[in-house]
Order: sequence, then structure tokens, then C-alpha cells
Amino acid sequence: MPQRKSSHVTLQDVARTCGFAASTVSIVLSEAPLSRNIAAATRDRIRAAAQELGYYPDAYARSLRRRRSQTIGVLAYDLSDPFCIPTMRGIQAGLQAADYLPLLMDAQAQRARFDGYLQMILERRAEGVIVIASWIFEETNLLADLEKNYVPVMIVGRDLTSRGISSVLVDNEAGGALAMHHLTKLGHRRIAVIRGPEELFDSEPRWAGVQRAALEAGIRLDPKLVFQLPGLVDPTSGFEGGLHFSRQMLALGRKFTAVVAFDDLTALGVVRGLTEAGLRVPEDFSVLGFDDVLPAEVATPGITTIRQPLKEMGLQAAKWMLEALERKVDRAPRLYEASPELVVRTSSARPARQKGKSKKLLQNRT
Amino acid sequence: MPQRKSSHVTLQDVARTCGFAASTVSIVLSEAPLSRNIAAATRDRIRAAAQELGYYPDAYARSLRRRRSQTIGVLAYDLSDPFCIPTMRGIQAGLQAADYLPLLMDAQAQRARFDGYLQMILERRAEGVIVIASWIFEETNLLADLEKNYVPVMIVGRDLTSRGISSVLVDNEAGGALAMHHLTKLGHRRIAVIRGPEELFDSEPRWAGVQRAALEAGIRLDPKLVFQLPGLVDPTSGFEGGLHFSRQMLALGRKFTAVVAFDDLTALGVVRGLTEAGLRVPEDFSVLGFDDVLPAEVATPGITTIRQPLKEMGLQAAKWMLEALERKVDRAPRLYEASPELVVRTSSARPARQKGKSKKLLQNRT
DNA sequence: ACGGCCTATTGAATCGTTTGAATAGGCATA
DNA sequence: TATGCCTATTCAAACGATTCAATAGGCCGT
Repeated sequence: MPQRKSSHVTLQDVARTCGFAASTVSIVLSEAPLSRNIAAATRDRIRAAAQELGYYPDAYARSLRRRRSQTIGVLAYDLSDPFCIPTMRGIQAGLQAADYLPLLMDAQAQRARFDGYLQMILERRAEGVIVIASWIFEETNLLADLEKNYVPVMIVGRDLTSRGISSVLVDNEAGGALAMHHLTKLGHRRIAVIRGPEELFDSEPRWAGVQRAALEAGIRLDPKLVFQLPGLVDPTSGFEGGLHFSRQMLALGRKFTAVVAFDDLTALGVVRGLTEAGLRVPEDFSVLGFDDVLPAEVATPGITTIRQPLKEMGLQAAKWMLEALERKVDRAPRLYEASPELVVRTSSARPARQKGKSKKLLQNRT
Repeated sequence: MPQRKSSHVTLQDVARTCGFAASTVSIVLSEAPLSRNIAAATRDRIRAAAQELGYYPDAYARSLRRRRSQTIGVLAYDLSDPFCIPTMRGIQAGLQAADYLPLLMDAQAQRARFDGYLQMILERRAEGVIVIASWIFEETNLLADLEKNYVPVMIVGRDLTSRGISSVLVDNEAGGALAMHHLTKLGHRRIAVIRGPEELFDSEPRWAGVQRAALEAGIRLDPKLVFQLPGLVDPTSGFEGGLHFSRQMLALGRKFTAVVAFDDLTALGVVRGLTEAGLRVPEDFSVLGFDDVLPAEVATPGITTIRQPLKEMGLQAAKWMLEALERKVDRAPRLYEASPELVVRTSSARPARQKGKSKKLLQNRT
């Protein structure tokens, strides 16, 4: 029985108990190429000893020696934003195929934490960093340190190609157009729009898509019925905004039959506001969201929305990251725009004039 | 200018550029006690050089030498369960005060991943492991290896004190009673109940609390109106269950005025089912959830629910973990049951007979 | 001028693993 | 019997930081 300090089981411990040299043990347990000419009996004895002692190789020692951490830092802006988890899973799936471990950190929407974690990622010698930034991500001077240390960076949810960082995001313009197009096809012509906050990257192209589709359908957007969310602080503040603006819309007294909201939570806020005023969705108003997060799916009525293929986006980011790690040469930053998808639920229907028809439609869809 | 391979900036690099020995540089940059008698000018020069080169100490080398990883493995059963994130944040807050880094892993509800990550946690020499198990967490033989390596374990969301593991969870019995009590106080006497799945730890005590409160209020629970969710596969399957059972309830033709659902998603499923049948919540039926997750808050009507103080629970787990790391001695496993809290929203009101009163109530609450 | 005691800095061992080079048998070939 | 070539195993030098012990110079008191 080996003498140990109160610490961990080490390679030496295994070597001592089974009587072979540490190097032999290492070769066997790490399945190095040399292990094919180690006697089968030896292999078995070593493995048995390791198993019995509960030995796990020390990742610190191993990484230090191999000079590879097999780790990619994944820095999420705010994990409580439902945007992050599916993206993360895509990344995870993409990385694990190549035996990389994501080192997941949650900045909790705080700049100081973001910087702190980026520093830790550097210290932990992550071979690359993927940033999930559903919104405002001000550049940080730490990015320069990333470069000095030759750590490739990828970003999901924002276009930073202009600053030399490959970016993966949804085609917001197409998504905005998709939403608008759905409504005009149902027959809506007076449509209110709640735009995203100015600081948020997605806002602008989404709005551009909405405008294009409106133009194509030959309808005019009433400027009084276009609102803009204030700067966001946390991911649920969209709900408050939707609630607020829906009340305002009704107070204006202008005619409209549908609302395109910036995201699902905003849409849910609108539904709340309309319902409180005694109106019904979708009989009196149709409401559209964006993202397709869980609350949109399980609310009643289910929110018709534009789905972001988050998992696919995460996979893409992981794929590019692995490519960047392969060939160590610098490559021009690339931009991937994933195609959004319309998910029809029950918050949208034909406008009131054709109520009979819309009811029928509803039943077919549950 | 230092000659480097294409790799990372190292302590040697800094030493070479500023002309001091590696040990001096280390002492200064890690602010070791010895640094107080290093000349101020030297300190400045070293710091400047480190800054300029973008030097970050290698966590692998450092941890290897110090024999401390300053890391706690946090193994979440399924990060897409809204239960996990707030818990995680509590843990994170608790740990960072003591300068520990949570190593967050998402088992994605898959046993194989769970084991794989537990192994990685061991390899990365986490000094402790906190498991977030909102549900079924079958014991794994790796737990034995954890013991062999003297790694303390803590679990959130399940009582494993019987197997020697300190556990933190919500007082489910009290929560169940709280829900029932709220309904009986509003005047409900015929109440349907959807119990959680058998495999899930929370189900039993929650049901016990419901029964106790019913007894105390002197009402009898109709056995035909008590349902049980089947084994869960993913966190949203509660919704399907709620939808299914609400249809079944109505089909039975028995009288009832309220439903206590196992969790929020189940409650949302019930709301969906009732609404599809042309009934209204809360005017015709009150519906109660459990957990207080985001969808319950932003749905319309907002779901009255029993909140779990998740952040507090996470903090508690972190606190106990730190204590376990302090004194290395084994301590009897402890159990912490956090107090749940009733959150009144608009899915509950007085039963139909007293509709006038209930409407008034509603307006006061928004 | 000498020991003693500061202050400022450095040498060298160490953490646990990997890995290229080295060793020691065994066996066949020349 | 020397030579070469297997096979099975071991030596020893890294990896990058930390830290204890050691050093070198400066200054003081006697």
C-alpha cells in the first residue's frame, strides 16, 4: 500500500504499487504510440492498479508538458438570456467531436466580470475564445492581449468582421422581412412596429428587413406606430417595453391590426398590454416575436415568431474555431449569416374583418 | 526583443526583456510576501514589461506548483432547465468571494455526459464538486473515485444525505402546503392536482404538503382529480403533461375550480388546455405553478406560483463547500431546506361563485 | 577592519506528466 | 562471437511557475 500525503493519487503512486516505472505507466494509460510494444500482461496490471487507486491524470501537469490545454473559452454575455444556452450547446457539440472542452463562463451582463473572465481564459491557456454576445459588447482592451498571445477569437450574435473577428449571426434583415411578409400575406395593412434598442446590433438590420417587406407589399408604415425600446439592462426588460408601448399604441387611437415586436419577450409584453385592455390576440390583434425562446412556445396563445437557428450558429462558430486552430496562419475574418425560420403559432391570424376565416385557421393549427 | 517560439508569452520572456531573474519577476507579479523588499523601481519596470508583452501567468504551471487549482466543479444536470442558471449564479457569487472559479459543465440530461464531465472535473483537480440536479440523478460509481481523491461533494435539488452527501433544496412540503393554502383561502374547495413524476425527488414531499394543507382546510381531494406526470425526458415535457391532463380533467365531467400543477410549465400546459376549451383563467379556473421560472412571469395571465429561492440555495451550497475545504476533516452530511415563497399573479382568484369580488381583486393586482 | 544585519536579488529544487533517447535482454544472422 | 535488430522497459529532461535558501553588496557599530 503506497504512502501518500493527504493529496491526490499520482502517476508515481500507480507506478509504485504495480512495480513499473512512471514512464511505462504513463505510456500505457495515455495510450501513447509506444504502448503497442508494451506486453499485454503489463498493460493489464497497470490499468488494474490505476483503476483500483482511482487514478486520474492531472490535467495541469499534462497540459503543461504537452503545451496544449484542449480547451476553448466560451464567454457568454448573460447565460440567463435564453439565447445563450442553445448556442452553447451547438458550440459544445462542435467542439467535443474534436476533443476540445468548452470552458464556460457567464459574464452576467457585467463588464467587469467580462474582463475578469477573459483574463482567466487567458491564464488557463484556452487555445481559442468564442464570445456569445446577444447584445452590447463593447470592445475591450483585452482583445489586444488575445492577439499578442495568438489566441483566435470568434463571436456569435454580432458582426465584428470590421474589427477583424469572424462572426456568426442570424440574417436579421431576412428575419425582419419574414415577419412582415407573414403579416401582409394574412391581410394586415396597418402594422405597428417595436424596434430594438439602438445599442443592440440586431436592431438595425431587422428594421431594414421590416421596411423592405412593407415596401414590397405596397404598404406604408405609420411613423407614429413605430417605437423603439430603450437601452436594455437585462434580458427580461423587453417585456416591460412591450407592455409599455402596447398601452401607448392603444392610447394613440390610431388604427392597426398587428404588432411586430423586436423579440419574443417584447411580444409577450404586448400580449399582456392588449389583454389588460380587454382585447384579444389573435382575434383583435396579431402579435409577432423574434428568436423563438421557450416562453413564446408555452404561453397561450403561442407566439408566432422568427426562429434563430442557434444550435446551427454555435456549431458553425465551433467549426471555424477548429479550422483556425488547424492552420495557424491568419485568415481574413469571415461572416456567417444563418437563415431564420418563420414559426407559426396562434398569436397571428387574419385581421378582424375576416374573423370567420381566421377562426377556422386557428382550429387547424391548435 | 525576446526570441519566442510561436507560443505564449512566458515568465522567462518577461525576465529576459527587463533583465531580472525569473524568480524576481514571479515574486513581483504574484505579489508574494517577499515583494515588499523589492525596490519600487524594479517593481515598476517588471510590471511595465509584463503589461507590454501581454503576459498572463500560466494557470497550469501555477496550479501544478502550488498544488491548488482554486477551482470548484459545478455539474449541472441540464442547463436548459431554468432551475439551473439562478442556482449557478448563487454558487458563483458564493465562490468568487473566496477567489474560487466555478468550472461549469452541462450534462444535457445525458448520463454518459454526466460521467464524462465528472471525470474531467477530477482530471482538472477541482477541489470540490457541486452537483445541480433538478431531477433524476442516479448514483454513479465515479462518486467513489471522488472519495478516493478526497474531493468534497455537495448537491443542490435533491436530498442525498442518506448517502453521505450534504444537500441543499427547497422545502417542498412547505411549498405544496403554501400552494394549497392559497387556494383554500380564496375559497376553492374542489381542486385538481397534477403530481410530479415518480422518479423525481420533489414529487413526494410536494404532494405530502398539498395533502396536509387540504386536511387542515377540511377539504377532501377527489382521487379522480389527482394525476401524475409520467417520467420526464426534458424540462419542457411538463407542458405536454399539463395540456394532456387538463383535457382529461374536463372530459371527466367532475366539478373543480382550481388546479395545482407540479411546476410552472405544467401549469402553463393546463392554461393552454383550458383556454382551448373556451374556458378562462382565472375567471373559470385558478391555476397554480411551482418554481417561478421566466415563462410563468411573462405569460398572460401571469402564473401564481411557489418560488424557490434558487440563488440563496446556490449561495448555501457554495458556503458549505468552502467550509468543507477549510477544515479538511469529514463532517456529518448536512441538509438545508430553503423556505419557498408564494408569488401571487393573475392565474388565481376566487372561484366563480364570487366572481364579482374576484374581479375587483384582480384589478388591484394588475 | 571585522562581524552582524539589513535590503535587494538570484539559484535551484519542485509540482506530475510526457517523450525522445537510452538500455538491457533475447534471438537470429553473418 | 561479434553484429544487428527486435521487444520491453526505463532515464532524464523538459513544460512554466513558485518558493526556500543562498548570495552580494551596503552600512553600522565597535
